[in-house]
Amino acid sequence: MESVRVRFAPSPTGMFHIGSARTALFNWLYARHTGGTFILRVEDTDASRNKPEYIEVIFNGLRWLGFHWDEGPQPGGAVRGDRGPYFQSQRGAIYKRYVDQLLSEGKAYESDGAIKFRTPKTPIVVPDLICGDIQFDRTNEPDLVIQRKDGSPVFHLVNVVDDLEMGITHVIRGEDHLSNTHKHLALIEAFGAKPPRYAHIPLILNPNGSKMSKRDVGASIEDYEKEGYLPAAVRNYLCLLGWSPKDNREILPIEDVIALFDLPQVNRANARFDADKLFWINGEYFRAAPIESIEPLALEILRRHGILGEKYDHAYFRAALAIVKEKIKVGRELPDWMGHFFREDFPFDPAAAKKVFTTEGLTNLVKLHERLSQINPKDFNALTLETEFKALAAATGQKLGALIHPTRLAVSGSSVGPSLYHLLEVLGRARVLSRLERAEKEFTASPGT
RNA sequence: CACCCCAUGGAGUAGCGGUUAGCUCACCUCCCUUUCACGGAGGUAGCACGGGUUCGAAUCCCGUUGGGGUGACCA
Repeated sequence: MESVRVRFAPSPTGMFHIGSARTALFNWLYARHTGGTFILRVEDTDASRNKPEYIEVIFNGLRWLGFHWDEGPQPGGAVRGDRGPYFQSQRGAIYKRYVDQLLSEGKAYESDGAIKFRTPKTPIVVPDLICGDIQFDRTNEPDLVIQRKDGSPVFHLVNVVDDLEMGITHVIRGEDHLSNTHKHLALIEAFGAKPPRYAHIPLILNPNGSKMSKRDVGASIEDYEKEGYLPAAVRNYLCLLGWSPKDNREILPIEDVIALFDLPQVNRANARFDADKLFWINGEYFRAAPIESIEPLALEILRRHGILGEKYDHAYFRAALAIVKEKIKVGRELPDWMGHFFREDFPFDPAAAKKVFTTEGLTNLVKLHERLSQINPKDFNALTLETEFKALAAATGQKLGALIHPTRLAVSGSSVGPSLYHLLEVLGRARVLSRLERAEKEFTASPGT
């Protein structure tokens, strides 16, 4: 039994599209499921559109998503595998050999400086592992240009030649290639070679059903990294677009996907991109993630927003992140939720101030200030604080909320946030007292403004 | 225009001839609760349409409609 060899063959055009990522994912899953080889091949034949630095985008995207490739170019210029070169721009001699073969056998001819392949005009069946057997008529199929006037080979030719040369056993690609596959089969037959198996996966569409292009929101993988999504969450979401574990699970470890994944079970209908669901899945991963695993991501985002500099209180940052991460779903929410931890001049939410910094609210702040200042700094923890709050509420005959809401706003500027007692504990006695004082001063003169 | 693919609530899906059509997101209500989030209990909402086949169809066949793809000296 021959071992599976699959490839991901992107063009370096400047971004890593979510559809490409899903194609890469399914290839990678199939390779891992079968114990086969996952190959990266760079289709950079269109010199006008491809730039060398764009290759880094592909490397980074694959690396971020955790799709390690067994063969192909590596970052830094190294190469793995003995079927290279893996850049089509470096395989000109190989393509020429195949074109010459077709020419010498009369299966191709010159026309206006270009070289055209004589396509068969008889019906053909394209067998597909996902779509089934598909018939194509081909009666009016025009001959196919395989080499341009300038001597460069076109996609259909290089794609087929490389799959043959690299021993690809399964071509797993987007359904947009399904209608072109009969051309590939014709070329392979002309070369007298054995075709790989094909599996065309459904496309990812916009929420409105249109084709997802580069400019559409959510199309770029780099954006997810920037916005603080977790790669495992994005990967998990992508698995669910066109594939299902069939046991009602939504969140599942990639190992389970690898074990369950197979081509015949891939869906045939296009799927629409749903940012809400990705958001939810990310929240599941975010909350379950160990604090250390999201620290770098959080640090990067907070620094990008100018909230943290090179130097910062590591323990304080970590403690703050720990209570915040329970409440949010994606890294991009971090600046809003954590900004106040690192500056004393944070603004107060005006609407919330109007509502809770009333005369009564401010009076409570004063009482609280007095009470909390009695606590020994080393006892300033969530448990003690809860006791104090409850004691004051009981003593003044108020509901706990009457104390909690003004306090939260006073120490964080916001009406939403982590568990208040834990928030106060993380801030520490000194910060809490000074923040209470600041709110008292700023609002006592004109309550509720 | 031609050819190809597809069609379960708003979105992703389970279902593969007999189910009160299941699950997740989103939305709504309630509970929990210091806010938010989580968690819990409910709710709104679906087999595109029309013909067949069959005792019986979301499941099989045909047509229609709708959506997507391909038809490049782009990939």
